[in-house]
Amino acid sequence: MFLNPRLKSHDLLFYDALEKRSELTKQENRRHAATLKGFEGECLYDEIFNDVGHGDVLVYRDLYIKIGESVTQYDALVIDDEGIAVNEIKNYTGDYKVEGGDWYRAGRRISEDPVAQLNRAVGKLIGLRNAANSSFRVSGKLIFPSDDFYLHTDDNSLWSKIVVRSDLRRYFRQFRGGKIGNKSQFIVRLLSEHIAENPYFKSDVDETRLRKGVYCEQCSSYNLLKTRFHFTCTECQSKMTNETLLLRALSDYKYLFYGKPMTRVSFMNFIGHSLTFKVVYRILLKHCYVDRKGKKTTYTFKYRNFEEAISKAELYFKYKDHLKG
DNA sequence: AGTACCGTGTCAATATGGAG
DNA sequence: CTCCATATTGACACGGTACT
Repeated sequence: MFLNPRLKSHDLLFYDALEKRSELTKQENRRHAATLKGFEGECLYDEIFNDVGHGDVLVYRDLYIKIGESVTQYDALVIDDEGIAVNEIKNYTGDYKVEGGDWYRAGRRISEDPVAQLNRAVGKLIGLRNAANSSFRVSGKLIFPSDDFYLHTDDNSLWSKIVVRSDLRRYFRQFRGGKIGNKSQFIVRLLSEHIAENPYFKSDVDETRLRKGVYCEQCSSYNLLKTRFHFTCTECQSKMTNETLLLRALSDYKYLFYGKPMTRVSFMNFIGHSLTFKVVYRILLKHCYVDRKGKKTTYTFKYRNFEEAISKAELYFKYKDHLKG
């Protein structure tokens, strides 16, 4: 049973927004692609786990756990009465080689050490367990969900630490018949008491490089015609409500200037004054928490991101989007 | 006190979506 | 298709706050 949803990371949402509003540098493009690939690997993991079934275990996904002064990120934690299995998901593709403990791809040493990462993640949980004077088991596996991943190694002990795609279903099936009782409840409570926010994520882009305005949901074009209630894209003829495009802009703003308070003036500037202040103001009241400070009133987007905002069932929009294609 | 914003309210007009 | 209810808009107005 999945305990929480799999969500795009802050980094991915940041690059998604930045890509829509500026030219990415080569390095940003690489970071974006790597982040997206990682997320796709996690989704693939979820998909296969769903298919095999996870009714006999509890699964946490994308968790940041604060232990002592440090925060550790976990892609997936599989919990039953036996203990916790840490699954570190690596969406590697292509030929990899491990020699003398070092990882190579296409002959080049890669920048991360998956085994060390896994050991560190497992060690942190063992520390948490010991501090709680408990006795459950903490194990760990490196999961490679891509069917295009090949590993060659001189170290046969490595295979016990990894699960490749062809073994993944069998690995998940091992969790069948697991018990979810008091011990599991204890572990979940222990973990939930230490859940933290992503402490590494900071963003503060140079405003001048950003394209101001609102853009088409369908094709990302900024060439939009304003009509009452809607914008119509001149490229793909999609028709979108003011509210949809403003929610997208609010979501972009949140991740491009993460943690920085947003004023109405700065947001109006962000969208290039493509709508009148009153329309924007009403949207802000509807979708933001308002911190009234006289002239310096700030607004905080209520939702995690755009997708969450439009999926909220309690929201009702009279006017609809008409996306083409 | 004066100024420049910012926030809030009212209300007629109307494009839209859905019902008939 | 036509018609109707109404959510949203835009104009106009007013009160409040921060700063000089």
